[in-house]
Amino acid sequence: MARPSRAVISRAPTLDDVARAAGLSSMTVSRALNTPDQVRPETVKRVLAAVKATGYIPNALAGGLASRRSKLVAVLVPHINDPLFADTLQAMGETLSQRGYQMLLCSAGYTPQTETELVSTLMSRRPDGIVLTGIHHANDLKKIIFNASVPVVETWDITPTPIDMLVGFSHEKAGQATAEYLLGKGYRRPGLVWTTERTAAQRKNGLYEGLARHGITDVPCVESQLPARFADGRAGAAQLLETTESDVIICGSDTLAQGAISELQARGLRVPQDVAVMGFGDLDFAAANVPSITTIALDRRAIGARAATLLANRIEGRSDGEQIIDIGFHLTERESA
Amino acid sequence: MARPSRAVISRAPTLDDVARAAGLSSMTVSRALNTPDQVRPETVKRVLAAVKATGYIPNALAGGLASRRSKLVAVLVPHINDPLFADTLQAMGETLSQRGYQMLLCSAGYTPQTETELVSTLMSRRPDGIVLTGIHHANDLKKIIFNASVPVVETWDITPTPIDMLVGFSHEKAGQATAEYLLGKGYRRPGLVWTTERTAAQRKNGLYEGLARHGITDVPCVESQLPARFADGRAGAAQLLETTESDVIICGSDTLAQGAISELQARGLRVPQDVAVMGFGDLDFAAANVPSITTIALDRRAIGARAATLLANRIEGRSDGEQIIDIGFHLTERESA
DNA sequence: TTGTAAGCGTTATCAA
DNA sequence: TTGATAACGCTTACAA
Repeated sequence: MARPSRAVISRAPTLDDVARAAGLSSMTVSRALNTPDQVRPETVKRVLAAVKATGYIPNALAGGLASRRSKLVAVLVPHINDPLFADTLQAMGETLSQRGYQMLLCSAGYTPQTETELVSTLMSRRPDGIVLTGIHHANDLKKIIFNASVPVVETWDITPTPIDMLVGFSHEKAGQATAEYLLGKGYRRPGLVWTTERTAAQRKNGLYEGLARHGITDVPCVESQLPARFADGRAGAAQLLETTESDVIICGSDTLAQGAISELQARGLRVPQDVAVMGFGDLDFAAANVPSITTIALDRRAIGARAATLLANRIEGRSDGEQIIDIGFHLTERESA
Repeated sequence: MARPSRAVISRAPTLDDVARAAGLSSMTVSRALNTPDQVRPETVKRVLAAVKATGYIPNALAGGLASRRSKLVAVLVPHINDPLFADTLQAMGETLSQRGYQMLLCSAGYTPQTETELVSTLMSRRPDGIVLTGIHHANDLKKIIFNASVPVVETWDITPTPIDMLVGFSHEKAGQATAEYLLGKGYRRPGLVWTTERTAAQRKNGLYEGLARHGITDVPCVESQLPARFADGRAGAAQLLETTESDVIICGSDTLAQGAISELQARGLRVPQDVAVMGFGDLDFAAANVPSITTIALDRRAIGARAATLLANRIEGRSDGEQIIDIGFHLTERESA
């Protein structure tokens, strides 16, 4: 049964609807919207008016299918609610958005296993690029990415042999720098409150190496869950105090450090006079804490922004310059150690 | 010119490639992958083998275009790096992932203006659902959503007239509860360290109302930027102490409260004996802080999980039960006030 | 249970 | 500068 002629069209307006409204072909409308330079200014105006009149919103599914460019970037982080990654994500989202890309975000947990499954699912969206956290990935994952030949940026770590591009820094060097700084300050009995995460483990390696070089071994270490919380820092420090006589507590993150400081203060110990505390990450509270937290500062936003830029440039065919970016770190001396 | 038969196919394998490899039609392969119950078990096996052999990864762009279901949920939050939202996002991502949806995440800033633009862009992905933060949205935005007739969940606030579905709680009631609690505790000279965000403003309204009922007006308030940081809490408390004689500092978030407490302690003031401090959000450090922070506890993860469930159910046509969920809040008495 | 045909709403390509 | 036509890779609807 035919509908009455003034029937309301229930489906969303398409390019064809706009074309009809403007008295043009759909191809011209498409050009007016995507490459206005190739269309007469008057025509563009007509199209824009028709777009407004019809309430047209492009269908990126169809567009992506036809053009083989989805304008989508898949981002994998261990945890969205880990404050270390939060600023990176925020900056990445901003930069991607400016460049016309949207962010498909997944939390992958901290195991290569789940990461591979997720990437596989994400690939079905045909993203124009992928952002990975860390440099340790399952071989399956690399194979998938290689077969799809999609640009990748690995972040938050560094290696001379990334899958593709990279923005990060050396966790081992950060660990070593920490060891040297603290030894230079005269601390000799360090204790660790650490997390089980992979990059954290590398920092620990660097740290142990640096300490061992000065004959300090058998360093006690309390491990806590992820993401690291204030309470874990307190508990970790408490546990350390019960079993050892540390003169400095080195923490896997500023959050842990803040908790550790709190625990020490609660026990009437002065920081750093009685026990010093070292953090990692330079989170927003580190500078304002009492005492302020000596830590490894990172430009976390830069990781996100530069990763996004690297990806966007590559996608758009102008990948000039270095594809491995070491954003470095800066040991920031404050009051706590 | 015909290619040699053993030519390497450079493009990604399609359903047709799998079908050819399995000696079946592409439709049967599609069924074997999406609705295996409708296909003979043997056939499914053959398909799965062919999928593995070819390295096939479905094209969700094509699938979404044909089926009109994108399996995508667009999520808008003011800031990704605001710790209040982080747990909500994490839980939402987990639930969506379990239900087979992926999360398109955008930070919208805190203005309805940018939000509308973003939603417009996001709609081009034809998401199956949308998650919004807050209940105050531009009319344009509502129109876009209404025209597209896409399910929406508003979060982190409550109203009897949501656009569609809602998971949140009453900020005004939270403010009132805070006022009543503190008045009951005997505090009479409150000072505020607050943020400029919309829901925070509503809590302030509720708070002022509750205070006014007991004759307390002219409450001093220091406003700080978003997202609220520890340092802002310190600065806010400092400013308050200079100008007034508060017996309790009420903070717009636990982060601010933690900073405020730190500032008071740095000045040799005891919390709560000299000045009390009240927080909001029950962030992970609130219970472990010294002193522990009296705050408004929310099930932030529940907001994310329930919003995701609501959306998934609606999309899948089984939207039973309430569509407006008040997750409530709980004033948690601790040491700081 | 499996297959055929016709879209889904764009863009690439070539022609006018 | 504009238009016609054929993909893009999948699913819906219907047929066998």
